[in-house]
Parts: sequence; structure tokens; C-alpha cells
Amino acid sequence: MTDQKLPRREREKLRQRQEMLATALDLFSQKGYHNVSMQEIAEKAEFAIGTLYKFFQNKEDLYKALVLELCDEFEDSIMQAIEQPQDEIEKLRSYVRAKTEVFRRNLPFIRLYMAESRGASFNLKAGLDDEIRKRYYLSLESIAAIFAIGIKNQRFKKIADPYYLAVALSSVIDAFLLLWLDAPERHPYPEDPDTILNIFFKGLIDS
Amino acid sequence: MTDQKLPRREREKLRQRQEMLATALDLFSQKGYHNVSMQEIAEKAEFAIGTLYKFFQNKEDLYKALVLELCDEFEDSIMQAIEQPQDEIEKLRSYVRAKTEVFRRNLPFIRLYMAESRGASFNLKAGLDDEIRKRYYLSLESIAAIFAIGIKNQRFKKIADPYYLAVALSSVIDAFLLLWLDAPERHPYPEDPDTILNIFFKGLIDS
Amino acid sequence: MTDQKLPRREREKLRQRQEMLATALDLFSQKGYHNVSMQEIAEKAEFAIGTLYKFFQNKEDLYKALVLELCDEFEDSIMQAIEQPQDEIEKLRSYVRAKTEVFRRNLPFIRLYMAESRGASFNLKAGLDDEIRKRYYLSLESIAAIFAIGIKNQRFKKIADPYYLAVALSSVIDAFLLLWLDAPERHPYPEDPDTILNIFFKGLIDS
Amino acid sequence: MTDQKLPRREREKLRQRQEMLATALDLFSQKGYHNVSMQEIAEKAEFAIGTLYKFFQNKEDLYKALVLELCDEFEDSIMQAIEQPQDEIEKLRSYVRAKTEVFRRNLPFIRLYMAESRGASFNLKAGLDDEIRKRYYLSLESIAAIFAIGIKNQRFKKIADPYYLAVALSSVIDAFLLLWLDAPERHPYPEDPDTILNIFFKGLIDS
DNA sequence: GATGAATGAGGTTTCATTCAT
DNA sequence: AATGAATGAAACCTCATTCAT
Repeated sequence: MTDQKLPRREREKLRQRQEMLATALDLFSQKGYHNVSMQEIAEKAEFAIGTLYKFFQNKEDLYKALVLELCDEFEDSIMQAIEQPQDEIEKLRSYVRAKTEVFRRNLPFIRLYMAESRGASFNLKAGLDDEIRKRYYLSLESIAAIFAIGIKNQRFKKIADPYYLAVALSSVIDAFLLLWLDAPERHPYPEDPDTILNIFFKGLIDS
Repeated sequence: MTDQKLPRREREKLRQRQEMLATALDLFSQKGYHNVSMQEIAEKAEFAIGTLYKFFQNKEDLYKALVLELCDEFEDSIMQAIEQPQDEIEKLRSYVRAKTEVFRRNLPFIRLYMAESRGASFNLKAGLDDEIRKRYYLSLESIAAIFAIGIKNQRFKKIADPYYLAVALSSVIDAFLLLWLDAPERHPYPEDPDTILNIFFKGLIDS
Repeated sequence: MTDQKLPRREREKLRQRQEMLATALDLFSQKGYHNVSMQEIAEKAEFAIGTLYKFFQNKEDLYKALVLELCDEFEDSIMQAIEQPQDEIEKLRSYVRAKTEVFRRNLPFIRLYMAESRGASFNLKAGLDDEIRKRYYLSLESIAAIFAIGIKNQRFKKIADPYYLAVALSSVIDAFLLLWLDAPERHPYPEDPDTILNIFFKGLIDS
Repeated sequence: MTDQKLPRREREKLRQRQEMLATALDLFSQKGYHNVSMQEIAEKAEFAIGTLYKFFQNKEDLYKALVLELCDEFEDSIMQAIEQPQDEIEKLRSYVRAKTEVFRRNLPFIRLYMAESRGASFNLKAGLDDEIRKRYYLSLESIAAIFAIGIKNQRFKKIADPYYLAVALSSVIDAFLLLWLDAPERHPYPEDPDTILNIFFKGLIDS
């Protein structure tokens, strides 16, 4: 993603910034925002603390940059997956796969993301919450659109509002992933996306 | 709930304790654990700080007491609802209703509960997390049991592992409630439990 | 020492006071003045804290009462010993014996006494120091008087000012006792008073 | 004593450290360990409190550094004096002179030293006491060695165990110095070392 | 531009003392 | 008279942030 066209000086700065963010993510996700000091981040990233403050105005700013940047990456991967030309059922499968993939590639980030997107915010002076929620809602709408089209196409029965279906699917994936993160042996993650999708695709009650 | 038989002095102490916990809950849920000082809690509850420390050994102790006490209440209400003698479908309806009810009665507490039970832990010296997770898993198993019996009774088709179904149902309820909490007008909460349950009860794909 | 003539109520109060002082002595000598709380003293002595404050205006007052009372006892015993009718050499032997005896009977008190009488005061807001030093100087003068009479009687050679001799004898006894207190096996205390006295009685250099 | 070869930055740090220690010594010796706050030390030394904590991990650490550093200086001076090549009598004179000298140069420190080495400990979590006592015992053994050699040389009569003689001499010097410190006019310090030594050198009783 | 020493506000916690019961 | 719950000043210590080098 780092643009090769940038002058060397700029590229170097970007690399440093990434290093700082990576270290911060590592520490924040291990110990929690309030239990990590700027000193600690600077030391672990092998920069002077003053340099850290050249890149980020303050601790909160660093945290916001970190979360937003990763959210972008997160959402981008997922959006890319569902924008492939395929039928609605395959799109949903891709969605489940992409979310799972991203989740597993970013384990350290997940707790932070969940915290922010699910309401248990660290209560930074607002501003971050809103930004993240907006993105979350947008992604829900993308999924809702898939359901809507599937219903219009009569590939899906209209068992519920498409937005509701999107909320349900998204939250069920998150729930499985969180359980698996907590205790992988107790909660093996269903590798086949249909294991999750069937919960929605098949009717519980015989009809 | 406060026992009328207790000596007056004891009743008074209990009342004070409840007041402290209520104030702490209020502040913690508004601003987050680390952004609330003991001083602040004491002042808002109109006690001297020393008095606060007579009731709770330290800040973490206060926090743990708060979360555990409310979790108990939380889980109790829900368990009570599903232990009524009724068929499985009605039990699930009761579960949705009870969870919704409890959630709405304890709005300030929900963020804390979500934080603890869903992974965005405040990284208190562990111990609390574990306790809460254990209870969360137990409640999942109660719901799983309802699905299992329903399947055995052939009232439900076995579209997924009962534990998976429990995870899915629980997380979908939480998701709707959180969205509603975030933005009530944008996300009106489905008052009829079947709105949620139908997502599971009906099959999406025509069969 | 408690006067049997006092009305019962008064006697009872005196007994309580002694109990408080004894408990305080115990705790102070074990943990040091600043590491003992009034709460702790009250609890260990099985009185309410308010009662403690009925007997002593404040913590410092309690401490002063404790030290002064014990100093009195301390000095009284020693004075009594040297006031017996006996020759000067025997008086000095009695002095060594009495000091040793008192010291051993009051081990818990010794550190406090030494602290106060030797200069390493706890720096209570003065007042105590002075009182104790005055008594210490008085006792030195009593010993000096013995040396002076011995010299006048020509039982002692005038190898030094009598007051100096008193200082020397007193400090040497203290030194031996402290070493013995620190490490009894390494520093066995000389049981025979002459072991100490001979350091003064015999000339080191042949004459 | 500060090494001129050190880089400027290092020298500066050492100077600051000395300043902090000097201020702390001043306050501790005037008011006692527990009656001096870190805030107070920082203010008097004209540093921010955070800076104080950069140099010393906590209050106890500062105190230990202070006492141990001065004890070293203390013992070094005395050891140097008695290691000069001279006969035993002259060595003892040097000892008395050196101790007197060191004592007078370090008046503010003496109370602390006495407190720690003579038993009226502030009850810091042990460890310090032990360290100091060990050094005190070592110094006693050096003096005892002088007496032992003098006795072997037949320059001294064996009036007592050499270790006892060392204890006695050491304690007598301390006693005179403390009295002089308390009330200089009342207790003029004997400038000639023989005034003290004669107490040991001459026999009290005619022989 | 990078550095990291210095800052000091603010957090948690203790404990001497008071006073209503 | 005795009690001990309540008080709040003040202690220790951390850490986000600045700024001279």
C-alpha cells in the first residue's frame, strides 16, 4: 500500500509511522489503552518519546489513528470480497470467509475493534466512536443490499427486513469468532461458511 | 430485595453500599473505568472518600463488586424466564423478552457487561473476566439445552449444533439491542420477539 | 504501684490506661511509631478508638506518656540500686547489674529509650526529647558523684573527670546490651559486672 | 571525588543526585524519615517531584541510598586513619581523631546513622539495618585487631577481650560526641584524644 | 529534525481525629 | 460514658506532555 512514488524522505517517515502504530497496537491489545504509557510505546518501538509526539499530537490521537487505520483495512478487505461478481448466496459465503480471514489476520486488533464497534467503548472523548460506528453501519448496509437483491430475485424468502438479516449475520459471525478467540478448543470455529449461513438459510421449523 | 428483618444499622449500611455502587455504575458506564476517580465517585455519591474505602478495599474491588452483582441480577432474571414450564418455542420467546427487558432496565450497565463478556476487557488483573465469561458460557448452555430438547422433540429441525444456535440467538439479540441503544430512531427495536426468532424459525431459502 | 486506696472507678480507669500503654508499647517497639495506627492499638487493646482518645489527647500524647512512664520506671530501678549503703566499687557493680536487669526486663522498650536518650529521636514535636535528656543527664550525675566520692576517698585514681567516667561507663553498658540484643550468640553479654568494670578498673598500660 | 573524566551529561546527573541526597539528608535529620514528604524534598532541592522519582525509585530507595552512601564515606575515612603505619597506641589516637573529625563534618548525618546502627531503626523493610550493622561489626573488628596486636606485643595488658575493648572505645567516643552534639557548652568535647584513651590506658584502681 | 530530561497535575490510598448515637 | 462510622487532609507515585539541546 505504501506508495513507491513518494520521495525517499516521505517513504521513510511512513515506515516509521507504521512501526509506531504496530508497536502501539501490540501493547494496547495486550494491556489495554490505559495501561500502556507513551514512554513504553516509544521504548518498544525504539524511538525517542519526542519523536512519537512529532507523529501523533497526543496519546488519544495515536489511538484514533491506529483504530481508524485498521478499520479501514478491515472494511476494505470485506468490501472487496463482496464486490466480486457472483450470485447473492456466493456473496454471503465470501462475506463470511472474508470476515473470518481478516479477523484471524488481525487478532491483536480485534479486541480494540470490538470494543469500539460494539459499544464497550474506551470512552475516549467521543469522536472516535462516531467515526467507527458510521463505518460499521455502512458495512451493514452493504450486506443488507445483498439480502434485498436476493429477496427481489426470489432467491431468498423475505423472512425479515434485509437490514435485520444483515445485523443478524454480522453479529453471529462476530460471536463465533469471539468465542473461538476466548477458548479455541472449547469453541472450534466452523471452517465451512455454510455452517453459519445454514442457521439462516434453512428453516428451523418444518414447513 | 433488602431484607426487612436486618437490624436498622445493617439495613443502613446496605443502603449506603447500594448508593455507592449505583453512583459508580453511573460514572463508569458514562466515562469508562479509568476515567473515573474514586474522589469523583465519593463526591457524586455524597460520601467522604474514606467512607468509600470502608466499603470497598480499593477501586478494583469496587468495580468487581459492581459488575458481579449486576451480572447476577442480569443472569437471574433471564434464567427465571426460561425455567417457566412452557414449550420450547415459548421458552425462546421468553428468553428474547427477558433479555430485552433486563437490557432496557439496565442500560447504564450494558456497556460494562458487554465490555467484560465480549472481550473488550479493561484488563483488570484478570479474575473478573474469567468469572464473567464462565457465567456467560453457562447461560449459553441453558439456551443450547432448549434447542437440544426442541430438536429431540422434533419441534425443531436440526439445522445446526444446539450450542451454535444458542450462540447465534444470543448474539443477534445483543446486536439488535446495541444498535437500538446507539441510535433508537435509526434502529427501532423489534418489539415482537418473533421478529428476531423468525430469522431462525423460517428458512431463508425455499425448500 | 497502683494505689489500693483509690475508689474502684479510679482503679478501673488506671488499669485500662495501663492496658492501652502496654499494647502501644508492644506495637511501637515492634513496628515503629509511624507504622502503628491508633486503630491498630485500639483493636489490639480491645477498646473502641474513641475510648483511646478519652485517655490520650492524640497519638503523640500517648507516645509521650508511654516513654515517660517507662523512663521513670527505668531510672527509678537504677537509682534505687545505687542508693543502697555500700562502698563505691559495690555501688558501681550494683549500677551495672541494675541497668542490665532493667534492660532485659524491658526489651521491647529499649529501642524506644535508646532512640530518645541517644539522639536518634523520632522527632516528635520536641518537648519529649528535652524531658528525657534531662533525666538522662541527672542519672549521669548520680554516677559521676560515685566516682567523685571514690576519688576523694582515694579508692580511685583520678584518671579522668568523674562526669566523663560516668558517661563512659554508662555508654559501655549500653553498647554491650545493644550488641547482645542485636545478636545474642555473636555478642554474649558479660554476666559478671566486673568484666565491664575491669575495663575501667585496671590500667591498660603497665605502670 | 566526582570523576572529571565523565562526560558532561553524566557529571551533571551526578551533581543533581548529590543535591537531592544532600537536601534529603538535611530534612530527614531535622524532622525524621516519616515527617518528610517527597514533595518537600523535591521543593527544597528545587526539582520537580517527577525528577526525584527519576533518580530514586521510591522514598525508601532514596533513604537507603542516602544512608549507605554516607556510611561508606564514614567508614572509609576511619579505616584510612587506622591503616597508616604506626604503633598501636598511635593507631588508637588516630581512630579517636578520625571518628571525631568525621562526626563533626557530618553532623546532620549522625542522627540517622545512630538511629540505624544503634537500634532505634525506622523499621524500613529490614535489609538496610542488616547492611549497616554488618559494616559496624566489621569496623569493630578492625579496632579489636589493634588491641589484639597491642596485647600480643605486650604494649597493652590483657584487661579484657580485645573485641570488648573495641566495643567500649567505640561507644565511649560516640557517647561523648552525642553529648557534645546535644549541649556543646555543658559537654565540651575533649579535644585531646588521650583524654578519652586514658580512661582505658590508666588503671582506675591503684596497683 | 530528533532527543529524552524535566515537569507537575492528578490518581489511589491511609489514618488521625471527631461526634452523633 | 463508651462507641466506631465518617471524615478529608495529605502522603506516595505515575505519566502525558513540553522544550532546550
